[in-house]
Amino acid sequence: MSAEPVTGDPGAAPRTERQQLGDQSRRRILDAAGQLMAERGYAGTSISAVSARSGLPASSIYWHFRSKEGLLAAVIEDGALQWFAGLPNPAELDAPPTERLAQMLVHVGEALEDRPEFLRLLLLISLERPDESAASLETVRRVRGYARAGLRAAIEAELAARRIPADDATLDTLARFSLAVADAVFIAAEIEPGDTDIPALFRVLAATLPAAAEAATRRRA
Amino acid sequence: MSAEPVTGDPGAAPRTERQQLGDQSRRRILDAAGQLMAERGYAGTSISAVSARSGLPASSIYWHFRSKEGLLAAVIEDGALQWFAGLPNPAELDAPPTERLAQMLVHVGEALEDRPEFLRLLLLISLERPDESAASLETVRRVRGYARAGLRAAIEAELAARRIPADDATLDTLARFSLAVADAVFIAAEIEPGDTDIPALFRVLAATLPAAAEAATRRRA
DNA sequence: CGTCTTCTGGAATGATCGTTCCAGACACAA
DNA sequence: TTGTGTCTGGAACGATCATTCCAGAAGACG
Repeated sequence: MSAEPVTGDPGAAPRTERQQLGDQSRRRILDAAGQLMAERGYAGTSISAVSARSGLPASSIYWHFRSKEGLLAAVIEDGALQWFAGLPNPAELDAPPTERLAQMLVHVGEALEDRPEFLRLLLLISLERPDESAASLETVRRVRGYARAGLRAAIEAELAARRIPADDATLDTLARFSLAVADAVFIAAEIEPGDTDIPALFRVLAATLPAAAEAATRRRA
Repeated sequence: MSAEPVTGDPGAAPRTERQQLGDQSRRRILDAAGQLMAERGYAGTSISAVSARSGLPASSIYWHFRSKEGLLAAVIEDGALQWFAGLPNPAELDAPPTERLAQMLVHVGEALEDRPEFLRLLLLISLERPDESAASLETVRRVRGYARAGLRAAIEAELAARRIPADDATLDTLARFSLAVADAVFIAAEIEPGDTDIPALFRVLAATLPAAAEAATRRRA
């Protein structure tokens, strides 16, 4: 039986020289596909284009990934891993408590500027493939769930430091709002590059959240 | 010579019965193409799919529109026209000055819920087709320019009513921020429908802008 | 009536799509 | 050495792609 390398993770098995070469090919395919899909969407990216950019024949793509759909899932999974790995650990920030949120948002903004491909891919996939049964949408949701949880924790800490009370529902809404703003700022920058000041928009967000929390709490009372 | 109906506007010429039938076909094609492109993106929408949904043969599509690209441009143009026409005229709102902005945002939110197809198409096209020379991107920018101008006027009026000073640059940033939030809320609703409370997020935005304006002005001083 | 314009129907084009097949190249274990 | 699993190269498949062509239906106009 052949070795089904079509699975997502290479596992922890010892790798022969030949297999390591295959791993490199797999990576080149992932990178090429990630770039292309982020540029032109899923439907707009052909296997032959991935083949051309990666320098590997179509048969290699199909040996490493089950299908075009499987390739997409792997690209999303891999992209998320890399993107989050590039963010600094929020627990290690040495800023005073009332500035941690702002600092974290700055880091997110920088990541958006430095490595926009992944978020672009995520948004494109979310909008382009609303098939109920698409497994990739599930991956997208999971990735966004992580991001939302991180934002929520940062917001909670910030509000606590400022002695602003906030119940769970309010925190949830604020985290969703912040994630939405991150999407939005990114999109604005995509549509009108050079005309969009990403840090400025993130500063607006940071300046804004405490007041929003107070307003929400007041409304709830 | 044949009559080149491939142009966007039917003009003001008197229409014969045969021509009116053609106009109906044109509309059916535009509607079908708009739906499909909003669902699956430009690359994901085939002429044969448009033909199937509209009930007209491919040759009719090519008679009414120069090419697939031309069809896209017409769809965007037409969609923008319809979408803005569905919004109430801000000058006619009868709310007190300090609530006009909130009311306007509510209307925008409702429009997003009622007729999401157009914004979905706009975002999809913006992200999917980053070709420098794409004429459709120009249309997208123009449409967003209108929206931004409307938001800016509403924000300016709101701040004046609240006696919060704001210079041009601040107003511009706030308008961009608000437009971005509108995008974002829409996207969040697309990705996690039923899990996203659109009015709540728009209330956060409305509650947020005066504080943001004050913060921005303070920073600039 | 016949001619013109407008629009539709359907077949056809070559290109490209996703996917498969299979012969080999190459590193390992025996 | 002789397999055996791992991966690549390239040709090939039918399906579908955007687009074109042309015959003809049918109202308009004389």
